[in-house]
Amino acid sequence: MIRFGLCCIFRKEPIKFRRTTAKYLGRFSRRQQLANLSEICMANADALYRALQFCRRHGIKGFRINSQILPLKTHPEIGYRFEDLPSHRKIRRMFERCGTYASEHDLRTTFHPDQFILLSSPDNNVTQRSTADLIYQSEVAQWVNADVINIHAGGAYGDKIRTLNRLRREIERLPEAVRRRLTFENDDRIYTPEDLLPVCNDMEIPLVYDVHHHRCLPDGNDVEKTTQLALKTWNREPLFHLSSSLNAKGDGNPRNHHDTIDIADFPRCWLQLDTTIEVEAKGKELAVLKLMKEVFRLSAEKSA
DNA sequence: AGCGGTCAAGTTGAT
DNA sequence: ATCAACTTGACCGCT
Repeated sequence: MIRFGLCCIFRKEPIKFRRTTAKYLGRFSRRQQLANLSEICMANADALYRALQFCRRHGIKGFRINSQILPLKTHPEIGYRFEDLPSHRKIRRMFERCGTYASEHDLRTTFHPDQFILLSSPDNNVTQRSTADLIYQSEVAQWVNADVINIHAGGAYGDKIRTLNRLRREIERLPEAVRRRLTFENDDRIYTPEDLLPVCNDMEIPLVYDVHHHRCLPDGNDVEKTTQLALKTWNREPLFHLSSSLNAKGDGNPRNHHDTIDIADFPRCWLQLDTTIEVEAKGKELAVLKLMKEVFRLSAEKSA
């Protein structure tokens, strides 16, 4: 069975994750900052629980957690230790409750740190800060039983081979809690599945295969072949990404995501897989539910 | 209450 | 050398 995953937020369902800015918090005393952050983190733990409940009710068995779930956690000025939040014990219990709920109902959760998290940068400060962020996300991942922290390989810095070697060295230095959750995803500008597979295989880091990115930045392998290669990198349930171009035939940027998934973009060779497919579409839960219906129909036709 | 400017972060590529 | 794009909604401050 395919497990479909929703990414981070909702389109219609009134479940919101809160955030704040360093600039805004900067005007308050440290005590007030921490009180404010504590409140936001608690609201986010509560929102996550409600998000998981929504997913369970609707048969959506995967949920990607926003990387700002503890806002500004590693910010150079505003960053804080979790234990410094006034309500940290309660917040932690609330996240652990999410983890229990997810396990009980077979819901899979994942993290996808954003574009600034780079293990391959030649700038040591960048990789240091990135690692700090990965550690924070792995801590929350532990509470909520998330088994994936998925990132991209980063920039080319003029030499992809040298950069990937730097990436390998950086992986070896990661704490175990990060490394056993870490995955790499092919991107739409620089690193193809073919580029990443050697690193993934050697370092035992699974490949999150994004078929839309692969269509934007091909590497000579077709979808079937790459699917098979990606599957082999997984020592747990595989995870793939699916989205549809906003401008399939227009002149806009084809890398942008559409509201929904065009069923024509769903690789037929994925139909029989026991895999999580995270649906990247602006229509969020509406798009996931629509796709689930259409894929179900497709499977029924195929077996009939 | 509603609207618009703003938001931590890095890298690439257009100008 | 500079700067927008990437992607993006939600927050805050002002009206």
